[in-house]
Amino acid sequence: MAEDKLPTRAEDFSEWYNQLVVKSDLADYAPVRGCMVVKPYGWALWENITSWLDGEFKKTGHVNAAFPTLIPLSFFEKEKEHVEGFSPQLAVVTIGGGELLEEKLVVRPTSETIIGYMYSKWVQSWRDLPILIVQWGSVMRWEIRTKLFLRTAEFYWHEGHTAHADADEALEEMYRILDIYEKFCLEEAAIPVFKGPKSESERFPGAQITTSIEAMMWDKRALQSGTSHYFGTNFAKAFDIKFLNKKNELQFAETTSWAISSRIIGAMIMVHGDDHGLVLPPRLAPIQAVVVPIFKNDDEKTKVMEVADRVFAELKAAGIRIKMDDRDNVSSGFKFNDWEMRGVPVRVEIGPKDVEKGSVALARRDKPGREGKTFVSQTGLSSTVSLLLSEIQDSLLKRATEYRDANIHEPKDYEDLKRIVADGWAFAYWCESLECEAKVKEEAKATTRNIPMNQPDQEGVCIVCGRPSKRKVYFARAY
RNA sequence: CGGGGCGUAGCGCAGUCCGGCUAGCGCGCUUGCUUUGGGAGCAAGAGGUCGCAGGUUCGAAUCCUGUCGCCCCGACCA
Repeated sequence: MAEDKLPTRAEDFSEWYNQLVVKSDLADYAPVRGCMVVKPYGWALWENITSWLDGEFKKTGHVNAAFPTLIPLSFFEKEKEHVEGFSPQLAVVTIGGGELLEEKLVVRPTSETIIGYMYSKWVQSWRDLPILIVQWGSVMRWEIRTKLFLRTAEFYWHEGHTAHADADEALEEMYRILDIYEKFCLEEAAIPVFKGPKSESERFPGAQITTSIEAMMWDKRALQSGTSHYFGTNFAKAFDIKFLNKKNELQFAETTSWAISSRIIGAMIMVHGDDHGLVLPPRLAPIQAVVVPIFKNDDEKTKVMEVADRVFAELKAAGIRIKMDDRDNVSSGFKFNDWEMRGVPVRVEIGPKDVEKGSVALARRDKPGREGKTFVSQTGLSSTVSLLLSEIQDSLLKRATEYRDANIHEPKDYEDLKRIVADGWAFAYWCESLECEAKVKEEAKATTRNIPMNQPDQEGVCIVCGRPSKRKVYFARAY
């Protein structure tokens, strides 16, 4: 329950986040260190996210399937970079049914290996391709420093795994998914993102190309919010995914994988949230509007509830996800704060004065306090609220985009870059060498985020070493 | 691996040094009455093997021994 005030974001952003996740009723700490319990309110939000993504994947020809949680440890040793990348983070099962296992089993940290193994059995001919499978589930990585939604030992996601007959088709798939992710962030989550390839050192273990979408949080740190990888034939060779092509030649398949996780909820919290609590984008909010009836006695209650019930039914019939807050053990003031903490986009307040005037008070969550409160007619309320919801959706994206853009700067020189990334993002030419990237990481604690796509033809010099460069990259401190 | 801290009600804590009456406090919870347009008040209640095991003692949350778990700092690793 939202009994206490949050620390402000400016006071302690990290503590603000930790308390908000619990107080907004999204999640709770589990008895196992680093694990979280996603509560019904948080899961409802996740379901809205997953059902939109699931719809897009199906529209583009993908199908869902389920692979096992347990993977033979030996599978991880088949791809060199993959095992190096993941072995420190593996949870390993060594005992089953009271007996020591002959082959240790890993609780999946990601499923390329077991899916690759299965694909090798399923793919014989060019006619078997492409395979476009998505798995929805959870994975486990033994993280040292955890934070609810952002980095937990177990987290929820979808992982797409596709196999194709040639590189062009696999690359096209990687970018197709990246576009879906971008569309999701912009249109659903109201989070502006940059999409593009990651640097070599920031690639997924085993990938030839890793692309990402990158978002700026309120504290100006970057959060990788989704990834789409092209493996070339790396995993096909490790797992022997081969087929006979149209020319009757044996050939390795080209594979991809991609994911958005429950971490995206952390992104929404840190992009839109304010000092009063969560601010959810209307398109994903489990509750889009809440009705709060206000009365002093039974006589008023009867009159107010009559209107409140009618309003509730009307909004519900209009397809708005609506909740009636008829709790009688807490005050109206408590309810206002409570729903603000939970990020509900619109609050409909109905009191005795409204019953008289035929009005209701509408409070929009993105503008807290008096500024966001208006009195409107009960007549045509469902369309008023629908309009307001879409206005809030647009305004959240606009606000987040302006904030982000105001905090990205183009450094004049290397010293300038160091200054900028201390409190913002730097956008600069980079020669794409590992040395220059490592230098920035060491000296400025900032990593390259990605090289945004669709850059114009241009010539410049690397911000670090001064060598000629054609593409700019974002540098930022990241989560 | 080294150093430090903490385990007492759902949550946050006091009490432990210096053993002693029925183990307290705040929040939350239950019930009732009054309240409700920006985080209500009063009253009466419920809730505890004091992390676990053993020991000392007439008597242990408190002293001793062992043990488990968690947190912080450093080192190591990336």
